[in-house]
Amino acid sequence: MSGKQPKKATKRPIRRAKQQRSKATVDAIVQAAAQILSESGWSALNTNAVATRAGVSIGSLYEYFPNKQAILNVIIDEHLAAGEAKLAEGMRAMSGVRCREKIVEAVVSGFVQLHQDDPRLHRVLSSEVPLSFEQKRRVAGLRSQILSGVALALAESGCDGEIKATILVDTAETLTHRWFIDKAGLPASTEIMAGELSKMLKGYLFA
Amino acid sequence: MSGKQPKKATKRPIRRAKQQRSKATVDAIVQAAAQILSESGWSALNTNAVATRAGVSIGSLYEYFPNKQAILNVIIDEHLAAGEAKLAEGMRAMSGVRCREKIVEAVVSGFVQLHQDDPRLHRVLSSEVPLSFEQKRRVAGLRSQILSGVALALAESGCDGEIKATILVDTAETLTHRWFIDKAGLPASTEIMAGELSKMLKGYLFA
Amino acid sequence: MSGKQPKKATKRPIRRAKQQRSKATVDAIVQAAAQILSESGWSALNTNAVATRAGVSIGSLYEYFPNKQAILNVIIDEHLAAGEAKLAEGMRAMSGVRCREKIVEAVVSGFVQLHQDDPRLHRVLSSEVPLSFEQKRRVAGLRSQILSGVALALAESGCDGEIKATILVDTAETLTHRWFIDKAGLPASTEIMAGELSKMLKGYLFA
Amino acid sequence: MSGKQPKKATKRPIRRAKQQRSKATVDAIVQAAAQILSESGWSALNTNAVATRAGVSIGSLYEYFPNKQAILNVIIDEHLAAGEAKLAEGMRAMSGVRCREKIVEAVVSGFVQLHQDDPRLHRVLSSEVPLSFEQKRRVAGLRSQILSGVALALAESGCDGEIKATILVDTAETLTHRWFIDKAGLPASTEIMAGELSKMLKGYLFA
DNA sequence: GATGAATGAGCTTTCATTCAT
DNA sequence: CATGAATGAAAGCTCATTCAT
Repeated sequence: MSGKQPKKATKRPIRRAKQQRSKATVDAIVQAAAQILSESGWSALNTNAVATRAGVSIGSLYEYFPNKQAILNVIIDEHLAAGEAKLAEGMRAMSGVRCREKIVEAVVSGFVQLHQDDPRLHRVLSSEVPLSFEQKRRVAGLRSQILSGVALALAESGCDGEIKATILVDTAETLTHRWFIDKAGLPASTEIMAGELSKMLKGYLFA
Repeated sequence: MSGKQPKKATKRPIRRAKQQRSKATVDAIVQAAAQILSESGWSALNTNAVATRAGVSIGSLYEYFPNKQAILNVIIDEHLAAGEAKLAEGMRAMSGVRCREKIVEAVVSGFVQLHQDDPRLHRVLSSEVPLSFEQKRRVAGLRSQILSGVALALAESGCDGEIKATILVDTAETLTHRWFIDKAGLPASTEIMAGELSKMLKGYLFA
Repeated sequence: MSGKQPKKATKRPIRRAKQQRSKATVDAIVQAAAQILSESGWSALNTNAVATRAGVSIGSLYEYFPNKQAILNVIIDEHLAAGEAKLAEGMRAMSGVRCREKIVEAVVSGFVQLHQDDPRLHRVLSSEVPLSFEQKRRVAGLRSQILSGVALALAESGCDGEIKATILVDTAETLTHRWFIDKAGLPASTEIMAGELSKMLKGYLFA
Repeated sequence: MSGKQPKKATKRPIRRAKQQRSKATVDAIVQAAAQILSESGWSALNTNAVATRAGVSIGSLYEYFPNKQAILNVIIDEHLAAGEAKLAEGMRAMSGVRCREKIVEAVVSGFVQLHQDDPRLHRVLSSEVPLSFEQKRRVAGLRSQILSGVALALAESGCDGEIKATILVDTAETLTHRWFIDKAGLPASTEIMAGELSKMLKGYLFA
């Protein structure tokens, strides 16, 4: 969303992490970056901080990643892949379902699960961090897949179906997003809130 | 959420903008900053760009603001003040209202209005820009005021009332936020979507 | 000749040196860079060294030049412009000349003058420093202009004329180049050597 | 000429390459470095690239060479030795020769041969690469040996002989150098050009 | 001996901030 | 008060060299 995108392709082929030690280093770097992102946000993410936190020299960091953005890309891509996996799973779960109420529950619980891992990281990735065009496309693709899947499952079609699916999906996504970021501000547990959310959505969809 | 907070308090007492010229300069700077923020995001906001866009020298900028954050603070504070004003107005509007449906409509239309001015700026301020502790407190305060006001208006009390108010307010806020940022992705106009949103909320609250 | 070329265009318009102080700074930077180049070669040219030698902060350097290459470009371009000017002047001097011996003398004295300023800098620029495509084209253009001018002046045409012109020009250029770089190794002054050179060329051309 | 010279003497006595394997490894490294130098120039020569191209690990490279400069030194020294050998051979060839024209031809053909192997490498070594003081001395020694040999062969002595020898040698060297680097820019084959060169030199020396 | 992961000094560049004019 | 030249800390990245395995 904000700012510069990477510029140059890898000059020398970045070392492939075949050995254990290498793998550990790569993981340490990615984890360190994810932690910094989660704890302090995008603006605090700099390669020296990542290397230090990973317990690795700056040189080693650049042994495995061609530039700062590449580290971020791994995190983003893993995050997107996890989302896509959860989505695929949720779709499968929905596919055989008659009961439309189950569908709502599946969508809500899908988004709840999506945020459960590391909501702070999720927030940073989805609002602070600049995404590449390709990454934006993947995000958009994810959303539209969910939307059409939901519309299909609801056996609704046409503009009206799209509107309902949009309401369902966007409400579930934005509310879980908000709630998991600031659980402290809630009057009840996220489980209870999710229950209310489901109730509201069912009422809207099947009135 | 993200990163560096200002470090040093004002060194020399920044001139109070009593004079016309001063006022105009300050306004030009703040507007320039807001425009850059809105158009290009937080990462593009640098003091030289602000000064240039404001038609002011960098030296003058620092004559009126002790540091970059101070400019941002004015923008944030104005934004918050505007939100608080709309809130107060909404509260007043709701206070005499019996009809609970009107309350939902008031809340939804309140958030719609809040985003109508400059949704891009709103997005940047609420997700990219690092807020100070104080500012976060104000945001939280705003939200809790709305929540309690709504709970009161709904004549609901206790935990249940809080939950309902939270659902109402958070749904209205996050959905309008999302929709105004990406109108292109919607299956219908924001007006229609807001209508659906109201319908859903009413169904939930008065079932 | 060797290596990386600049990549990105100027992001913000580099300050135009209108004021005295600015002009002095720009000059100091260019001179410092030229001195380092002349004394220690391309490999010793780094922006910190240039800034330090210029008595300027690194920030100021980047106030006036978008990147390291830009400083070099000024030096190269000035050097090429000087060469082109000398060439044009030499051409004019030759144009009315009947006496073919004068032509040889003009060419030799032209190259002598070209190297007299700063032969070490000339050497570094013509062999160590990586030139852009455009700069290489200018160099090639300079040479071919001289060649055709000389061929014309000698009233020689066809392959034979080209060969003679090439011998004349290349001998004059490479020998002056070599001699001015290492005057100490010569058995006689550069003036005397240039005289011998002229003698040899005349003998060859008018045998 | 340009920049950094090696700093530290060998720390541990580098293994004498007595063993076959060692010899092969050393050769592979030196050849790889020479290839890179020839193809891509001094700026592209880095130890990792050399090791990779030599099919050797970076660790092994440092097993056989104390530092980057040492590899370069081998290349330079071999190049100088080859030059010295050709020189010695040429001197021997000239020693019995009465005919002074043969001497010119011997010098010219000597330099032609010197450049025929790998003119690109020759160019890089003689202009881009930083030479140590010792290496510069060797280069100077080579040249003065040639000069005195030629002066002797020409049966010329005193300042005049030196001047003539200098003209002969320097012209032959710099022109062949120039022509072999950029054959494409020549109006005729290097053989023909060399013939013209000889003609010119003979005319000068025996006028 | 061989390997390649790891190191860190050093280089380029940016931008918030200061201060002489 | 206004100006804009100057500053320098800090961030991204490279590559010669070391060292644990």
